[in-house]
Amino acid sequence: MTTKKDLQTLVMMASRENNISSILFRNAVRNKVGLNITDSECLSFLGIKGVLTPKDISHYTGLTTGSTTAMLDRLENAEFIRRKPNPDDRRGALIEIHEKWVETSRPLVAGLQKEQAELIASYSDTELEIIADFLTRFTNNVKKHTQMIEDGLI
Amino acid sequence: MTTKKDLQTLVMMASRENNISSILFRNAVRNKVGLNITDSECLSFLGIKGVLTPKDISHYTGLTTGSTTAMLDRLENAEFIRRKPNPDDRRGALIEIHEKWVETSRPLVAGLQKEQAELIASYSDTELEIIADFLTRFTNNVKKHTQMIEDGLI
DNA sequence: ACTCTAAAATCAAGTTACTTTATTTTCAAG
DNA sequence: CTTGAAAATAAAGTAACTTGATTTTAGAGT
Repeated sequence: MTTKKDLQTLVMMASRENNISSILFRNAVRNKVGLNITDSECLSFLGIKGVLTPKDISHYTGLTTGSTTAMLDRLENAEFIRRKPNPDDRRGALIEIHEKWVETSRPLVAGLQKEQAELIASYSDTELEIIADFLTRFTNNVKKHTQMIEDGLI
Repeated sequence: MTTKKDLQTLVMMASRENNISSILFRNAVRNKVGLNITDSECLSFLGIKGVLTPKDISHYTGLTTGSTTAMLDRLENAEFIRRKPNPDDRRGALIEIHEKWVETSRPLVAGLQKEQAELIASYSDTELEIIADFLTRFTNNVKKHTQMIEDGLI
């Protein structure tokens, strides 16, 4: 009983440590490269979401549209992102990562990515299914509550 | 074969999504409460690490010591943190979360925390051990590479 | 005991980034 | 084909960050 409870606490704490560690890693990278925290977050979002509109980016980062424009100017100037015309809406733009950012960040992140891939490869299919299931459900809860806060339901 | 490969990719992507979702959740909370991004990060670090020195905080956030002092002034002024004398070093201080921040953030985070606890409770001991093991190893890799970057080894 | 170097935190001046408000262009509904 | 709203930008003012100097205390060497 106490064992099971401890195990549950362990997973909860491991999950929080995991999130914090990813932030600390990003901070280490950005300090090395000389990026501020929002610019770095923006590149992270683009890295996982792919192409985004400035509107999306201002939503994700919590910046105003004015700040987002200024940030995209900085990142475009550094050749870390690229503005493309949005074929579906001529008012807007589409933002994508520039190859130069991939090249700049690669030496700092490639080693970790390789080790994480090896770690994952060391688990059986059954285990991976459990892990993927857990992460997905956990993330879905987070997304749901994020939406609730944004909608003013909390 | 392709199945196993897909499963590995799925776990890698689920893990990244998990990290991003936690950032988006924090952004939603901080926008609701009116905190800027660094102040919010600082409170997150304090929440998981417990008591920290300003030196620790400037290291974790990547801020200079001057900015850290200003940030702690803001947070102390808002009664979200408390400065305590450091018994081991009279030059320094110890920073801890003020109860007011707990009260302020509780309504926004309590529901999610409850659901995550329920999610975790729905797994068997065997499954939880696999999940905890994975998260711990994954996090340790991240920590290791963070250290390597900070030490200039990358 | 007594220097002396260095570390922790703070402060002040200058720089960078963010918000607010207004403007331009385009979309989409009537 | 007008009209109200949305996407992005721009400019002015505010807030946050960096740099460099200062204060206080630790810890090492004499």
